[in-house]
Amino acid sequence: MPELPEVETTVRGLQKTILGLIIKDVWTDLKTKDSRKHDTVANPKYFSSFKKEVTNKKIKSVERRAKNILINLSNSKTILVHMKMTGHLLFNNKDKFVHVVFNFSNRKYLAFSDMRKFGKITLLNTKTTHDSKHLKDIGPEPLDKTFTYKKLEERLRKKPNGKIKTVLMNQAIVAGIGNIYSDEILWQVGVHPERRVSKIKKTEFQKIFKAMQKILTKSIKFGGDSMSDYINIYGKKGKFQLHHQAYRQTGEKCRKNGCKGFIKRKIINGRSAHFCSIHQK
DNA sequence: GACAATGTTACAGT
DNA sequence: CACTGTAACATTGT
Repeated sequence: MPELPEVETTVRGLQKTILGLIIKDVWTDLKTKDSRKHDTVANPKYFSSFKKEVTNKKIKSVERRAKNILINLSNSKTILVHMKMTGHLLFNNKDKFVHVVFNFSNRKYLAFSDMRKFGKITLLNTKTTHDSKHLKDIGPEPLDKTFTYKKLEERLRKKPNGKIKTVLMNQAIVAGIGNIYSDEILWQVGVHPERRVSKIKKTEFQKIFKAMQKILTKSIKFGGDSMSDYINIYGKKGKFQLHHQAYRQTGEKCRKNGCKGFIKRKIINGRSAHFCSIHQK
């Protein structure tokens, strides 16, 4: 599901619903044997200590960093949730794939649903959350006030030989962009997804910067993208998928002013890219 | 049955 | 060592 606008939509929903609530109990049915998940609630041993730490704690604040949700608790601990491909958080709401539930003292609950079970929930010290291995190597937030086109150019140029789409999706370069928004941004600015960063002009970096902010902001306004299975904490779909120009528009006529092209699909570095056959160069 | 699916990361290869 | 591309994680929908 979730790239920056979807995670932001979820975080804003949580800020309206769970602040001040006290966690009374946590439940999960996850039982992984994958050693890479040793520090997540999917590991039963980790879960029992996690449960002890969060029980009877109050929700102080909720924030977003890249595609991660950070839930800060009254005991200076932070619950980090990464929804990966198919995860979502639901408030007082259930669906078929709920694998973790936080029960609050007012009898409401927060459910983590995750069809493919790729998601990650772990506990960190609030003070060092942003220096933890999960967040320390992530690039700047594209919607941060201090983010400028110059900064974006400087970040992207760290991968001169990389294909622009791949570099845009690299979380260490810039935070929060995935397959949907990289396709939409590049369609908007007319840059081919396979163009090498070193071949991109200054004016094009400026355009990429503007399109990035415009498209991400627009999607947040529409409540995120539910082309696949994203839903917000109330179980409702976002509407940005109704405004796609490239992503999963294969075979459609290009809707750029006066462009006679059509949208093609091609696998680039293992992910499907969608772009106009003519105006993206 | 075949194929594709929003993210991340370990690993193999150069 | 640094960088790059691929496979894997688990499951569903078309």
